[in-house]
Amino acid sequence: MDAPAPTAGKRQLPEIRARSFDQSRDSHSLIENLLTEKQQQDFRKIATVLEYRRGGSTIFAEGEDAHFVYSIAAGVVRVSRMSQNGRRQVLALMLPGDLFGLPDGGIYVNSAETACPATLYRVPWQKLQSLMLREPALQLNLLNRVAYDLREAQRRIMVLGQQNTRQRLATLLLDFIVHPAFFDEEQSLLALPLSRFDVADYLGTSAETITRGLGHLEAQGVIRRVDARTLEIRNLEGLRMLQNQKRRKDR
Amino acid sequence: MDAPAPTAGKRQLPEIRARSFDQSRDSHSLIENLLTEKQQQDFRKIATVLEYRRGGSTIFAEGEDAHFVYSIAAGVVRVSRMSQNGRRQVLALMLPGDLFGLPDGGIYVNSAETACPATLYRVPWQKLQSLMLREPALQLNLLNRVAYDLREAQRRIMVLGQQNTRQRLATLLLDFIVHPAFFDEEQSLLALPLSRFDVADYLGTSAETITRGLGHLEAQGVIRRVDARTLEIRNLEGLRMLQNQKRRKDR
DNA sequence: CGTGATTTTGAATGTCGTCAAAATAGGTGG
DNA sequence: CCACCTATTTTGACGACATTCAAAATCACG
Repeated sequence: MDAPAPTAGKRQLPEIRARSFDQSRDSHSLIENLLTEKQQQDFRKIATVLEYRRGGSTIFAEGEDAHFVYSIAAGVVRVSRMSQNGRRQVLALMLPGDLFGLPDGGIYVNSAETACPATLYRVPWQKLQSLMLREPALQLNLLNRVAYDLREAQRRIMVLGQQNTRQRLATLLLDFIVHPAFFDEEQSLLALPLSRFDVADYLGTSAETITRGLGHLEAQGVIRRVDARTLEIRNLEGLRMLQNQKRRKDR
Repeated sequence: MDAPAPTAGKRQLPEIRARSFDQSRDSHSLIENLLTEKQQQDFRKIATVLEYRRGGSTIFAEGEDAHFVYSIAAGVVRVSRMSQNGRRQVLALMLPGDLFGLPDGGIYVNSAETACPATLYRVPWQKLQSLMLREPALQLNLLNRVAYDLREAQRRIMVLGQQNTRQRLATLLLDFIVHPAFFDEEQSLLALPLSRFDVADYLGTSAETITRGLGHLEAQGVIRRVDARTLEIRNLEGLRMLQNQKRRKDR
């Protein structure tokens, strides 16, 4: 008698480990890229590194008081919301470099969970705000972040409004192919860090349909399923073509 | 050999009239509400009032250099983008009080057209920016605007990802029912200011499906079609129930 | 009152959600 | 390392829902 979590299957318990920011030296974070040396130092002083060992761990939940914002170092986070009919919609997938958890009127309006093992930077919102007061450049940065999120959301609207499931799937794959963390260009192997449920909830469809969609792409020779979450991309151009077709193939 | 405008039907030529802001005294604009007297005076100095006599007039187009931002006094504006397959997606419907046209890297990333006769306030982006430099409150205001648009976009994602056409239609109607400008509560009459094409492109479906969807709602006794664009709302609660049902009625 | 746009209706069929159940993968304790 | 339990993924069947093309009906406006 837990949460219904309709489309999502059961998930393991969270397991986290935290340490100070300075001890970690990771790759690229979008936040860092936009900050000066001085600002980065300030930022590190107030950031904590969180390591989530499992997918399915809750970072924060819809309706909670918002005390922190997060930035991703590694892994994938799904930002989602429950619809009234009890189904989950993943609003955005956060990849390394992304920022999420901006409060809205003091509370989180969405939930965030790890979709796979992930490493995050956590920053107290209060401290970030006072830091921004001293560093106007940071404030402008925030505006750019929100504007970026808006553009991404509009892109999702295009996808959900115009494409059928196979096309949405193609778009998703292409989004991940761009990220070297998930796509091995040498072998043309894509390591999908998401369950069928996560993909389904992101694309507004069901896990079964995702499976069948992948089967369809494989039948067309565009991809090959190595295992459930590993795909060989056999025809990248074909994937791109797919996106621009009509929603339905008639006659 | 004009633009293809696939889902949208032909539309009339634009017809505009401009006058200075001070000559008009209209109802509520979201911008005004958030500004002090002093700020409003400054704002009026740089605003121009535009009156569009027809629906289908282009306000600005995707890719153009962005020189102005707009606020709606009356009417409806559709903010849309063309997908590669040549279909139009309406990203947002702007109603009285809304602000739109924020540039993205100096250009408009979306198009904006009137969906029906409309009155707009136009403000030069340059001047608004320098005004914001002098009035930090205005700057914060801008952040709030973008944040608001993001929340709205996320709401659209929920709708497009979770609801079937009839449910989306119900959501659309409920959105308009909230606005006194379109809903006569006395007679329970809703004056839809949109063509079937506009509704279809907004909900990510086809005009035919919209017609059939309305037919379905009428058959259920939830609404009654007075004429193509006038609906009598017979069961508001029923409309709301509709939204939370499962996407598909099986067995 | 004619002309073009909008809306409606029909028919055919592709696509997808849902339920059910089998097959596979992953992890735990012996 | 295997047995076992559970979660994930796949497959099948069925019918609801939606897209598309076509054409008729209605509306709007000059």
